[in-house]
This record gives sequence, structure tokens and C-alpha cells, in this order.
Amino acid sequence: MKHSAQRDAILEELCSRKDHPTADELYWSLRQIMPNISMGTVYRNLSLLTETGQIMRLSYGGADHFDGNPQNHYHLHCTSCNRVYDIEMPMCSKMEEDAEKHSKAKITNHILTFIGICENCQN
Amino acid sequence: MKHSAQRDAILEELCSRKDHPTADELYWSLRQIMPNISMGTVYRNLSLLTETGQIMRLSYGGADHFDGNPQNHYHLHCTSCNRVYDIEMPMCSKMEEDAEKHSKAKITNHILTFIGICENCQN
DNA sequence: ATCAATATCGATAACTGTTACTATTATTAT
DNA sequence: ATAATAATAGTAACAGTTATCGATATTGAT
Repeated sequence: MKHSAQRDAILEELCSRKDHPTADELYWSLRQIMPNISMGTVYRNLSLLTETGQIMRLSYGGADHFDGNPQNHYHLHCTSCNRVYDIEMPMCSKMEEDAEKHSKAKITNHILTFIGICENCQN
Repeated sequence: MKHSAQRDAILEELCSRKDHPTADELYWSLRQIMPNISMGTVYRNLSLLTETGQIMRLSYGGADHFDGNPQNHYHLHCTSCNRVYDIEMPMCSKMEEDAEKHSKAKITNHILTFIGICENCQN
């Protein structure tokens, strides 16, 4: 894997924000500091960074969102603005053990997403 | 909402299976008993049935899956075959209260998905 | 520093999953 | 029966994403 200024910029931009932008949102932000970065480059690097575990992909239907923090944690998906925010509460890994007791699956991870209305959209 | 044989067939097929098929998988099954049902009809009715709360849509990236049981419950997403199965364990609604304590969001629901290898794919 | 090998780039075409459109058909209330 | 209209099959269009390609940038060896 070779170094690239575009990949650096993508990772830096993503990590500097606490929202969880889509590829498209990220693209338009990056255009302001790197005016001819291309959409393909954004998508390619988001996939690369996801594969190498440096960021996290969030799929809730519609466009994927991306999180600069690759450590598993929980999110709020706001049904009003469609944005995604962190919920800072302790991980509940015990649920994975529970789930293995109730099935014959080998469980490696879990994804917990809360659905509701974010602080902003309540006003 | 008028009655329709196609919608009946879609709902019946979906409820009779314990896997959680995609629109495409459902379409090809239905073609065998209703040879000129169209893809548009499948998609349109899956959306209608989701809106009226008769079924549930599951989005994990890639094609959506559908569940004939609209009551919230937990799933396993197998990373090997990409299929989705039920995990029959008790709902943990307390987590929603926890999440509200840790944020200013108004939470109405939560989606919990376990990631791993299903029984079939372990062999 | 130069060079060869090749990963990455920007641009654009292609692809997948889904929704929208349209003329026709089926259902329903009168 | 008839009129009103929801639903259909078929197809075009769309959104999000991935693949292709010739040009460019990075890297390690000389």
C-alpha cells in the first residue's frame, strides 16, 4: 500500500468530524481543500480504509455512512434528518455470549443502532 | 388499499419462509407459482407492506432483506453466505433507556444485529 | 539522483438495487 | 352493469457504487 495525499486528506477529514458523513458529503467537503479529487478516489479509499480497519462503514439503507473511529460503539440514526451520531455508552459484549447460547452460530461482533430523534431535530 | 393476488402471494411466500429473502430472491420464488409477476410489483408491495407494518425491512448494505415477522427481534448476519437468520433471544429494551440517559436523543426503537458464521457455513 | 515497477489518480463507463412512469387490467362501491 | 380508481406488467430512469483506463505519483533498487 503506497502513500497518497488523497487518502490522507480523506482520513483526516473523516476523523476531524463527529458526524458520520456519507461518501458524497465527504467528497464535497474535500473539494474545498483539494479541488479536483474525484468521487472514485473517495469511494476507493473509503473501502480500502474500511478493509484495513482504520475506519468503519455504517449501512442503514440509502447511502452508507462512515465513522473515523473503527472501534465498535453504538449509534443513533435520526429518522428526521437521516444523520448518524455516536451514543457514548458502555459496550454490552455479554449479549454476544447470550446470542451464542440461543443459536448455533459463531458470533464475532454485533451492531447496535438506536432509532429516534436527535437533539437538534426535537426543536 | 385494494386487494391484490400478487400482494397476497408475496406476503404468504415471505411468511412461509424462515430465511429473510431479498426482493430478488422473493421474485424468483414467486415466478414459479405466478409466472409473469414483475419485479416492480414485488418492490412496490414490499414497500407497501413495510409501511403498513405487516413486514420488516432489514438493511445491512447490499440488497435489503425482508422479514415476515414485523415484531422487533434480533438477527444474525452471516459473513460467509450473506444470509440473515433470526436469533431467538429476549428483547433487551432496557438498552433504550440506557441510551437516552447517555444522550439527549428521543429513542423509539433499536436494531441489534449479530455478525458471525451461521450453523450451515461452519461445516 | 535516475529509473523501473506499480499503486493510485481523475474521468468516465458500467453495474446493482430500487423507484417512477405509462398504458392496461382488476377490484370495489354504487 | 358501470364508473372510479388501485394495482399490474413492462420498461425507463435513478442513486449509490464499483470497474476500467490512460496518465501520474510513490517507492525501492541501482
